[in-house]
Amino acid sequence: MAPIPKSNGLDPEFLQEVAGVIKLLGHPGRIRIAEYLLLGEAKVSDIQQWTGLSQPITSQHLRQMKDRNIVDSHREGNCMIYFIANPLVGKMLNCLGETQALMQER
Amino acid sequence: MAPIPKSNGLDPEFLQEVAGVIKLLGHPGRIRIAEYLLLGEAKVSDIQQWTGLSQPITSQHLRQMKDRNIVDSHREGNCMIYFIANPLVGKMLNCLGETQALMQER
DNA sequence: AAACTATATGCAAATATAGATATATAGCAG
DNA sequence: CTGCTATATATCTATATTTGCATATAGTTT
Repeated sequence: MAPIPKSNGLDPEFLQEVAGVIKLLGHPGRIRIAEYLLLGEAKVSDIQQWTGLSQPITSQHLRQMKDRNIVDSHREGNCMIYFIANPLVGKMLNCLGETQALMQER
Repeated sequence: MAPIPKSNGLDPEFLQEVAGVIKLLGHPGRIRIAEYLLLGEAKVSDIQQWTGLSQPITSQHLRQMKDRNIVDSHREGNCMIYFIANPLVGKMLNCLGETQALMQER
């Protein structure tokens, strides 16, 4: 194979940035959070309940995800509402769904 | 939002397994390796040359990716030939490509 | 302002990861 | 067998990440 193809090439900067997102997403707890939020925005306690994670850990994951612009949040009265803020996340999760279905076929 | 939707739910086992794959993929060097291998199988030295990584690091990444069944390899004379062994990888990279294009639009 | 609810933060311990360097192994050519 | 090329492994250091636990903060209700 030719040593230097460069087709379909991902831009190095983009690559670097996106690697961070993917890496963060590569965690069962955070995938579940993303999965849940893709159904619609939600407050922390609901996320926590659904994922089964402790409150501090849920909050920490959310913070990391917010730092990476994977999610964003706004306050609603007493509660913090989180929602998906990065289109890549939806695409990635779709891929997961497809792949899972594909593997269950056999 | 309802606390326990469970729709589109990823199976916990699958989730665990796939999280490992994604996490590994969340590294610029390894994304590049995957990107290259998706163009076709290649020997280590070509991968190394294309990614610009050192030989040992290339080899280490490949080993990790093989442990996760992301790639597989076979020997061809003196060389080890690596190739993508997990359909999820292609899907993921496609998502990346799409997302990149999407961001460049503006 | 006190009590309560929801969420965030700080810290410590255990574990994992990245990358560098040196060295080992496998197959091939002679 | 010897030397050569290609690849793999070992080891070490620095750094990151995960999680549990305790505690802090923001907003609400009384």
